[in-house]
Amino acid sequence: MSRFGRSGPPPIRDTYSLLVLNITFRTTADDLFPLFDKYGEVVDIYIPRDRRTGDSRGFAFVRYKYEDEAQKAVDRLDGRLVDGREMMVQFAKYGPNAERIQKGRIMETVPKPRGRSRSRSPRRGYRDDHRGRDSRRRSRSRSGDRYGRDRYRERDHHRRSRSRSASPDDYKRRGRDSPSRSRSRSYSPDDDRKGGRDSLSPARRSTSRSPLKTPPPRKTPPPREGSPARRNDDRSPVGRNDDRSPGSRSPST
DNA sequence: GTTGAGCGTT
Repeated sequence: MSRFGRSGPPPIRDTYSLLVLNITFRTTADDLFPLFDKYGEVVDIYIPRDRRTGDSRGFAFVRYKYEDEAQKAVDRLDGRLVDGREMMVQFAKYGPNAERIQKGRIMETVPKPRGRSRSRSPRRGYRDDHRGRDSRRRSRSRSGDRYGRDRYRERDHHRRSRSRSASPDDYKRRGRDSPSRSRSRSYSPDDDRKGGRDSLSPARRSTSRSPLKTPPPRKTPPPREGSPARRNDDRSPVGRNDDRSPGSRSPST
């Protein structure tokens, strides 16, 4: 998908994955390809995207054919201004070449770029020194993202629950997720809703929930009905007029 | 229309 004309990385024998960070959310593989291709042979470029929105996540993976080229690109493109933003280039942690990195072969080149790439922001170093890399998480700082993911899970959960009343698979899954939640919270609205509904009398809960769940969502009558009504109203005067018309009364009188 | 410090396949 993010490749530039190819489908899948099957032809890749041993490539070095570079992680490009700090790139704009609008940067595409095509934009990075010429930049990286200039310093070495780029085998493939992949930009993870959000599955919900489909937008770029702000980083990309560039696969080089040779390590020296990759290192050169890291040294050259790291801190390069792209689309008005400095992108950071570093070796990816995971990938087909991850094993080599663990061997310590590339290790010599890993810590190097870090020292010179501090030009972006001193806070990073401070934070990095304080918390370390363990603190980093996959979740983006994007506000609402966490909610979105949580909501997504809830949706899935509900979908399953609704789809199947009770399934061993569900129970198993729930049990696995349960510890995570139970530790965080003794009770969960989801469970309460599902369990409480069948267990305790719904009337009581319904009453307490009524005020909250009974907002005046009812809006004014639909315009469709208004249309005929208006016509009726319009016709009304005619009828009245007709009814009132002297001709009607005339015969009577 | 936004954000941010982040490691991956549609």
